[in-house]
Amino acid sequence: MMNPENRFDEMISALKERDFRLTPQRMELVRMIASTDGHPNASQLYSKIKTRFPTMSHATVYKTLGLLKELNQVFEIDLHDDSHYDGKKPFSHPHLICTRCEKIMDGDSQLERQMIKQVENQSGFLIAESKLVFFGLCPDCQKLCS
Amino acid sequence: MMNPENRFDEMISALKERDFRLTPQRMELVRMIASTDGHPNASQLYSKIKTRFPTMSHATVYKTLGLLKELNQVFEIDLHDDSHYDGKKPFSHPHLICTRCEKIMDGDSQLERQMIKQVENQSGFLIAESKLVFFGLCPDCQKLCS
DNA sequence: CTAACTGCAAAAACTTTGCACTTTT
DNA sequence: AAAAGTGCAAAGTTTTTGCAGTTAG
Repeated sequence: MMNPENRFDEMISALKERDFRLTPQRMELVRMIASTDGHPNASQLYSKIKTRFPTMSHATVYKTLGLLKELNQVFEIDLHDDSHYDGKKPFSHPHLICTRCEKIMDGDSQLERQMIKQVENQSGFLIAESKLVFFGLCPDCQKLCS
Repeated sequence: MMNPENRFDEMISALKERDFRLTPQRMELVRMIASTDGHPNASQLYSKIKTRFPTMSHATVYKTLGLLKELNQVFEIDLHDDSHYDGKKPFSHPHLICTRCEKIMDGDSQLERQMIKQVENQSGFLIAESKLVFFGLCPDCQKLCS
């Protein structure tokens, strides 16, 4: 796992490289998703940033997230009307969501690659993208429920 | 693969068994998803049924689909603001979506079971549900694009 | 200085809900 | 007859867009 500073620098570089401007709002959002261990959604990011930038708008959050996604610097976990974002591992990988404590965990991306290969072999499709989400009980919540 | 008549009967039985009423609207929707080979979404079902039942409403389509989902008679392919429904194989299985012709195909449910086992072993999660969607080019569209 | 960006408010798109009317059982 | 279901229209949610004002480079 890459540390927050490197991830931050990497994302900033990606923006610079394509001549996107480094506005304070963008940098703050980038800082946030580079340092958060969780998988925040747009409104969580909006609320957090708003304490420091009271004029921050939803529009800017969405536009910035869209931009970072296009630059492959963020991976979108597309949950029916509530997307969460992974800025630590900006490549496609499975996610596991605990239905009790709501925690979102990263799955193994190698497993995803294996699965894609098998799907391709079985179907003849040429897979370009995938969305793999598993719902269940995390180890902690299993103990509490047993 | 089960034939349409059996699937229809099965769904109707599931409704009867739980004392849900067999209204003409429900029966028509059930007939539709039992006989369609594709994976229609709510508005496609709505439009088709409306030709036969001019008063058919979105509300009834959504309520009926929700009901069938709860009875495990339909599997929802949850695509960001546009769910499609699989009434032929009402259990969890992967779906492959062609990004060129928009066709939705069924993946192998055994592969899904394998993947769930591996995810459980690696993570300690106890998986109850999963949503696996793959995007890419179907065999037909690959030929056209080569 | 100027092209790019922000942020407000309004629009969009899908889905849900309240409620009066209708229908199944 | 009573409980359940329908359907209209309004509301709800998340995300997008138009545009005037602002700012990074």
